[in-house]
Amino acid sequence: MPAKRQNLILDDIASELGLSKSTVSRAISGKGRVSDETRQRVLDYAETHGFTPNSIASSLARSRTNNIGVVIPSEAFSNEIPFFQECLMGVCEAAAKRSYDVLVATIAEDDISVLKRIVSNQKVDGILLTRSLVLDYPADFLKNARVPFVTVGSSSDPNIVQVDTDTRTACRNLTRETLQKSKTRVALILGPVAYIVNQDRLDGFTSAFQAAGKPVEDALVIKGVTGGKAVKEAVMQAVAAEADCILCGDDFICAKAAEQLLASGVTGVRISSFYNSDVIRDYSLVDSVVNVDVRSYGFAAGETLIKLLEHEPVEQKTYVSHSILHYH
Amino acid sequence: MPAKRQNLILDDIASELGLSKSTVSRAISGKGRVSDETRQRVLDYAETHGFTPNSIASSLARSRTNNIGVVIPSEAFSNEIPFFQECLMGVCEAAAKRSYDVLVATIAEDDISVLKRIVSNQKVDGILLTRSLVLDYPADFLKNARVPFVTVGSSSDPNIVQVDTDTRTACRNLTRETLQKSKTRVALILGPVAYIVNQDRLDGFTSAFQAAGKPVEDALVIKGVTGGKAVKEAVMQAVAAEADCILCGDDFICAKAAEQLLASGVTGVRISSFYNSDVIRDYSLVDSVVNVDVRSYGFAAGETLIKLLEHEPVEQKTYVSHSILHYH
DNA sequence: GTGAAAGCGCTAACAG
DNA sequence: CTGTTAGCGCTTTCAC
Repeated sequence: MPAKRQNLILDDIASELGLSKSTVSRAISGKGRVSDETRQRVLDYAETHGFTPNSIASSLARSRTNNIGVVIPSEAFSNEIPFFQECLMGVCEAAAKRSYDVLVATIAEDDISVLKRIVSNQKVDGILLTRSLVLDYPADFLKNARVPFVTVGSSSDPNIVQVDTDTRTACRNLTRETLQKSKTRVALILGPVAYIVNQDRLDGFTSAFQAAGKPVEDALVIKGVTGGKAVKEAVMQAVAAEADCILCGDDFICAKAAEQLLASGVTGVRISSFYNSDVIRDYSLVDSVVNVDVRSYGFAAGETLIKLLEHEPVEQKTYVSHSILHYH
Repeated sequence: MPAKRQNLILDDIASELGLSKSTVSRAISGKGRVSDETRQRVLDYAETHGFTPNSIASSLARSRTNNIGVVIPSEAFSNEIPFFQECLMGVCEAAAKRSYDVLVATIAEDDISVLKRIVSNQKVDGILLTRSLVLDYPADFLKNARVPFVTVGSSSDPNIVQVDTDTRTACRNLTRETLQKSKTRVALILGPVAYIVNQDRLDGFTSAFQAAGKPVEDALVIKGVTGGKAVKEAVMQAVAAEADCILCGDDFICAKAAEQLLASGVTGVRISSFYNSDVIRDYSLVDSVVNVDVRSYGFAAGETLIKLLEHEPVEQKTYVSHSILHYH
């Protein structure tokens, strides 16, 4: 005996209950008016017989999938890995909460074919772009394809809905605390200011000095530093300028700076970092770091995207909270 | 002027080319007979006008989604994180290669509601279960729901299609190498033998001894060790039995063992581990570890699942390769 | 080799 | 409040 049809469908319930398909549909989806009694009958039947609507059919009829796509760089460097995974978990949490599912799309720097496929196949209602060094290419593509999307991290394009840490405030706070610890000569080593995030860091740094009524010394602010070698040179420059504390723009700079201080035998100089990560953890020279709960970061991003999809109001830019961790 | 319809559909092409919808469908899907000339005309038109078939509609008609689901524990301890992420990347790669997409389903130990939802909503054609401490619950559910699935890692159920490292061989090789390094008194510290993976480790260990013609000393094989405290006791027991080398069943045991040796000031005892991970990396006492390329592990699992879905023959158990890393 | 027609299972006007 | 009627866009018999 061939199994006829595994799953119950609306028609089955309808004929079983002497109703029309549409009434059953309304009762189950909760949209449209149905008498309380009828609704209850349908719900009871569905419950006891384990009916679940076929989401594919529903998708086709409504032109909505209830899926969101998360774009992740496929060659995430190993010390970036925790970020994307934690972020993804947060997104999943947000999605589950509103009955969405999460599709992952990995992209290589020069290959967004997977992203293109899920978009042109209409497998998702919207996309989450996780921080990537090359945000622009995918973002442009999505804008062009008119697919709703949200970025995790900042974008220079003010029209893009984005979720980010309040880098400026975080850096201001860490700088303020540092100044309060009676550090008199605080240096900053920063990556390229072409990146928005570095501009924000610099802003925060500067404004903390202003608030404290202290001048920023040019010799102590070293910008545009990229690569381990440059960091080490910057460290020696800061030391030469008699810094007693070095603030680092990110975790890489921080790790390299600590390495250099240890290697060169310089003492009396402490370090803090504007971005936390595992690469830092080992160094005894590090005082404080800006720390972000990446999981709730992802959660916020997921929530924002879903709101966008459901036409609920969203901020053009959502800030997620940070904390400052003190190691010593 | 309201945008009529964004995307081209089969009907558009059909009427444009003076064909029927079904012919166009056949030409594009490649299934069914179409004259070469017609096929080419259709393909050309589709190409130049950027037609992509609506996958939802196709899914509804074929009852296949071309999605696979990957189940990941939502509370993955931080040192497990790289595993799942790397594995997921591998799966994505395999999926992309065959035009599948990947849906992630996070589950908590006691809550598989997300998994249940994607299954009952028929959002995926099959499921990949990534190694988890509580594999049985989801696996039972999937068997019951008659959803095709593959596990990453071993299962005690021989009917389940699984992809795994060849633990036995790996451990045998590492043990053999260790014995060859003129270690005379090699100890083993192992977790609970209730886990298949630990049985395999023990097997590999034992068979290397047999091959070398050496007897295994009972005092040097410590099984059923769980928790940091037990590991440390086991280490002292091995030291008391005059071990000059300790093989550890997994990364946790390895890390704790190294800690204990350092703390207790014991010298002359080296360590190797049957499983590699980041938690180990720091210790100077560690000689060699079994290492698995987790990404290709995920790739193999993804490939196996897709083959299963496409009714291609698959091994009931696929082994992925390992290597042995020498730190010192 | 091609076309007509009947679905896949659900949703959404539109009547009543 | 409920039923009828068209679809959503693609696949797939079944004829011709």
